[in-house]
Amino acid sequence: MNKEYFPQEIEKKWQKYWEEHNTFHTSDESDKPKYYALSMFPYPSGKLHMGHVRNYTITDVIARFKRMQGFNVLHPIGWDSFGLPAENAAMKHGANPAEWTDENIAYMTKQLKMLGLSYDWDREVTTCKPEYYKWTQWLFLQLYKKGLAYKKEAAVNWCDKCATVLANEQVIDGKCWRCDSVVEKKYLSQWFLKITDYADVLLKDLDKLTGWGDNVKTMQANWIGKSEGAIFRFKVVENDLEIPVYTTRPDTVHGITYLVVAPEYKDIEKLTTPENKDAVEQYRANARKLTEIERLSTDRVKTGVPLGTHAINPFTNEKFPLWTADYALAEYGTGAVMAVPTHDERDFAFAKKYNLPMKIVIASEEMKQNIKDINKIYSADEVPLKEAYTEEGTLVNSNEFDGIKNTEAKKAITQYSVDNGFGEFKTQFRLRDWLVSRQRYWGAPIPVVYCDKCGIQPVSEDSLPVLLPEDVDFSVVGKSPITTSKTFRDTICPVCGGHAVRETDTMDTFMCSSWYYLRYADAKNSEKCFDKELADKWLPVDQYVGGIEHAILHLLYSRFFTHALHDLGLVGFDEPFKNLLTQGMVLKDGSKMSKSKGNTVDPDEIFENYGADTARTFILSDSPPARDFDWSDAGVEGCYKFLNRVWRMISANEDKISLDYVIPENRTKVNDDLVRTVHIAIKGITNDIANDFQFNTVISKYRELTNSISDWVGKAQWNDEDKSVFSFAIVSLLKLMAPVAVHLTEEVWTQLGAKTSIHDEKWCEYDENLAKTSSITLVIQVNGKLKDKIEVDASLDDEKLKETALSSEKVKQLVEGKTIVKIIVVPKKLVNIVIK
RNA sequence: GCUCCAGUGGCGGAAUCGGUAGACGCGUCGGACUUAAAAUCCGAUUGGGCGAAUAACUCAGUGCCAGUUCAAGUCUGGCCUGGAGCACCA
Repeated sequence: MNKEYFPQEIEKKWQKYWEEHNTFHTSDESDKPKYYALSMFPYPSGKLHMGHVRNYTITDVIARFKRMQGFNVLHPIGWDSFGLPAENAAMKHGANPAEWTDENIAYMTKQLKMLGLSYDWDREVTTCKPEYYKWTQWLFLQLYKKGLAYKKEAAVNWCDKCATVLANEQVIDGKCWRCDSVVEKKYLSQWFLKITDYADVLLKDLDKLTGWGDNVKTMQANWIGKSEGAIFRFKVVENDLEIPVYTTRPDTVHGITYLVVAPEYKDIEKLTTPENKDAVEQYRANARKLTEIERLSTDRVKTGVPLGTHAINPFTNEKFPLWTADYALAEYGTGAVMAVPTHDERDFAFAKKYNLPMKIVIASEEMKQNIKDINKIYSADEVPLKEAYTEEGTLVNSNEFDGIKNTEAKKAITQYSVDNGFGEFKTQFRLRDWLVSRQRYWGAPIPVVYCDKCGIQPVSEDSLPVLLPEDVDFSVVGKSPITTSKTFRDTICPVCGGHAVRETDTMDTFMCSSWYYLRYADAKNSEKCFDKELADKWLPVDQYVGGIEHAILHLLYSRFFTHALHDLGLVGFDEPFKNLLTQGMVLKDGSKMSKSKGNTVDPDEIFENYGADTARTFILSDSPPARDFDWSDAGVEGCYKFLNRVWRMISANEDKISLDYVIPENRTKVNDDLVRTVHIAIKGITNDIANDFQFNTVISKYRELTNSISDWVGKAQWNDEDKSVFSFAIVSLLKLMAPVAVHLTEEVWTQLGAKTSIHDEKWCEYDENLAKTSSITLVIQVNGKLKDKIEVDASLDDEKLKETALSSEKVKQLVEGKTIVKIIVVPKKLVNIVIK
């Protein structure tokens, strides 16, 4: 064995060996229980960054640990390779995005291998390859057949810079998730997936996901945004239209003094009188011009214009005016809001501004005493309220509902509307359907055609994939490059054989990533999307690891897909990810690593200077996986030193180690202590991994064990007993470190004479009786304060501990002249003497 | 405004059940080895008080204020600060 540790040499050697021997191939056939460990697959952006290193190291250590524990582990990798950066790079260089993508994949593959990750490369998937996107298209058709994919004209989010529409989930604070430019609203005919059909079950089943963090679950719950309320229909006075309104406050219905429809409301023109037409048109035009950010700003002054028409409140037969205002949103509820200014902050502000009347219908006891004319309809100037009253109270001014508590009135009033045929109970979700078409080239083409005669027709399944054309001009501006192809557009109708044109929009890349974890179960299947039996065998994913930034996007879409595929009979389970670990960000000097800030650390440099084992050890060492991780050069150095220490400790004593040692039953105290220390370490490390993968404490326990062994070496006589005990300690240390320092342990293991890989070894077992020290430090407290510590034999019973405590000189001094009220003994730990 | 998470030395962080607060590491300081440096090894390192002392003793201490308990970083209630998510959602 070499005296010094040369990671670069041994890492290359073993990477080559593992690859040649296909060491990490996963068989579908095995008697062992299955375990599916998965990292979120990367976008091939060019180079790995430290976030990748952290993500893949965590999952790799989990996979290796489970393998040693006797599981048949599936640990695959692939590429989320469709998307805009490739297309933008292609535009810049005039090349096809496929080339740029392939180059990046090749480079990043090399890097992943340098990190020593135990992937089964035979299952690699690449979403931009026809053999993959064929099945993305096929799945789209299955959803289409089920009525879950549909096309509609709608106001959609448009990013001008990316020249495409975006899903709601991709708009962050009114800006594009990718390029940060302000998103506009456009009216376009687009493809949607009906995720709203699954809103209820996606919310409800969050409860089943006990292996997910609350942060992600509440984020999803908020996004789905369930609320319970009622729909009331109001008859229009001037014509025979009806306006349905969704409200969560049916209890306030007697207080309506006006009604607002969104500027985009479908019947708005019919609701506008000729005299008001110009003003309304102008208001609508203005509203269209506003950006999402301006419009959604809560501090914006509310504006609106009257339509000139009126509606009737069926509860009171009162007539009230109709307005349009952009604080009503076309996409939520029915696009119309019943306004009760006294009990809603927004309505209050609006009514104040336009001097609309107000009527109090919910009152607290205090209000009832202090407001004399509570039944009056007030003008906005006179109303005896400084702000809307949104607390609980009892109903006033509400006919037969007067005196009922408002919380109870909600149900009673809605029931009344049901009985009289002008309302119903309604559950409303904030979640909108998922817009999946993109006006871009580098994505899976949506497999439908538009026939001159038959209209929208799905492409027949046996003609899939619809291949991306290659005769395209990437230099075009303002339209999708795909539309420049001379061969793509014109085709024949699968129904009538007549002329048809292809859909030129491609799918959102999130569709590709919504099912890739299923494809790994059967990655090479050219006949099917995946075999159901194999999918049911491997899925759900036992441990999914990835960034929190996908809390809603990818994780919600994937859950939707799995539920839909389950209903289609394609899989036998409905939730894809049993346990989810959302890893924190990798920071440098307290802020996120980014090229613009210039605080990035290049993984290649770390591999080169210290080796992958150091990188792996360090990225796990300083913070628990879920927390942010602050990169420090000194920390890397420290881990490198530690690995060197381990190496030297073994290489210097190589001749004393034998792989078939026998630990003697009767051993010296010093040797017994070392044996116990090893068992304690095994127990601690095994538990730390089981308990939310606390790798930071795992690494510190490696160090503690190494320190203990090193101290022991200083005292060793090197007789046969010493050699056995030392061998046991070193072999255990190597196995415990094998999932993390994958190359170093393998090298040392074979240098010590092993014929098989350490990664095929069984995980260390511990003996509960030995996983504790032979003596303990008895803590002695007086009135709960630490007063003394005495080293005692661990076998002493409570009575003996009490005696020992009372015999302490310090205790004797303190107790003198006082009464002992009681003595509490915590077995094998502590004695607390309470005195007065 | 609503929801979730977090707050412990100079720093990252540790502490199954409530039971020695600060494991392990980084940094710093001191020492050994060396002609010297690097590397390596050994020791110290929460703050205050009293000490010549790196001895002994003592007080305080896990964001703040209360509470429960023999005992609180840990449990309960109320705040404060930071981060994240949602938000004119009727």
